[in-house]
Amino acid sequence: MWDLLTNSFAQQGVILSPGEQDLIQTTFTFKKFRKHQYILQEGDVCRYKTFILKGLTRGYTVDEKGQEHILLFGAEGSWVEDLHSLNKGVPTEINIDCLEETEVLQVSKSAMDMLFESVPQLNKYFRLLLQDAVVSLAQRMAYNLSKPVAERYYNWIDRFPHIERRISNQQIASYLGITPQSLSRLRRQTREQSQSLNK
Amino acid sequence: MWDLLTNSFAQQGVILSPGEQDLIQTTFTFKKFRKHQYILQEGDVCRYKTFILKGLTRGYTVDEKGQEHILLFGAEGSWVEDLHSLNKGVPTEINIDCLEETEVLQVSKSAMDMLFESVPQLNKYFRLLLQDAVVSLAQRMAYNLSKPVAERYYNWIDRFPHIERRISNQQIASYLGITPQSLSRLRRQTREQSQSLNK
DNA sequence: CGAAAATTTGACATGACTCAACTGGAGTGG
DNA sequence: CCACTCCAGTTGAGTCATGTCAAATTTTCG
Repeated sequence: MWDLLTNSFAQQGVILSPGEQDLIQTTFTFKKFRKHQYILQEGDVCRYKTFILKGLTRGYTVDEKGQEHILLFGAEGSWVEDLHSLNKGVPTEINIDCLEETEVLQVSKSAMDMLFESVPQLNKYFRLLLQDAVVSLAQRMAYNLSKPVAERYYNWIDRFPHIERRISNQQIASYLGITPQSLSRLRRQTREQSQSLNK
Repeated sequence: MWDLLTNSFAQQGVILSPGEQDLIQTTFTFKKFRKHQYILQEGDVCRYKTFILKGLTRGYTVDEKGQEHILLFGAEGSWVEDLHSLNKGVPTEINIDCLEETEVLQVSKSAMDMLFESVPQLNKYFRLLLQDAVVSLAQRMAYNLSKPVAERYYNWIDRFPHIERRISNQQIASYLGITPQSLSRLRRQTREQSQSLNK
């Protein structure tokens, strides 16, 4: 149960002593969420950092027309939360819910702050994780600004082949910022092109 | 000259000892860039973290049609670099240049790594800074996905009124992901609306 | 099996882009 | 001091990609 978290630390070059690991394991709490269950709902204050052990989540906003816009997916080994709401204690504007049955570990902000005091190495761990997050977000932003939709789609598939099959096309369309209809047409076009090549 | 940096540390709750401050001040190097001068150019490897003391920079990509797409502006008190290129040592795909005469402090990656060892508090400082960066990027992403262009524009002006006047409209258009023509028409519409209200 | 959801397809509307021309101000040099 | 150039900004006309609305089809799952 703790392997995934320990691995995540190790991947960032952070190795903790048995005592530190114990402390962390007594601080985090395990929780299960059902498919479609909210982990965080618009209007609530985000209280926990959440580490995903198993399952799949999506973070999204809903615009005034009722359209959903997916900000990110979270699979095994990801942290999900609304940092702004968590840090400032203000109501969140996003929703996070589960696309699959999902198992997580959670820590409250105050418990996390204490952990940062007792296990200073965690600062390095999250600094490096956040660097990765910034790199991903910047890359996605660059793509959204400069690349045609088709390229964004196929690039995304290339980068996340393991979760592509677990996510419906309308979810992917929402992530890309287009309608499901447009995505469908886009896929048909590439289908037709590859067929004409095979003739 | 060091006040701005010291303040930035303090804003994140990081207070350094005189010895640590000395170490930092001997590690960073001061540099001036002219207007239009590159700080980082596509194809080069990003070697430095750069802290802006004075001036204004833009980070952008150029697509295959030669169009520029601005990823972020950097004003006084900002850090600019391509984290991906810096960390992995790979050639960057972005350009960073100066919209004004700009003065900066720079540290190489290796020097920075040593600083992280000697001044562990810097982990906390950059962790918190990166959190802010993630929050901003996520907010911008959410807006780009879900809000009409006009709202993105006026929201941006509200958030950065101090730098809006220093940036030409075509730069702003590039940041918003639209053409200068579209921005011009958008501005005219709101002008006309406010005029009809004043009648 | 049958209901609900997802995907696809078609017809049409529309917002943004492209290309081109025009305006007006800043800076330069005769 | 004026003519000239350069560049940002604006405006217009036509095009095109994507969205909207509606319906048909396929898939999923209780």
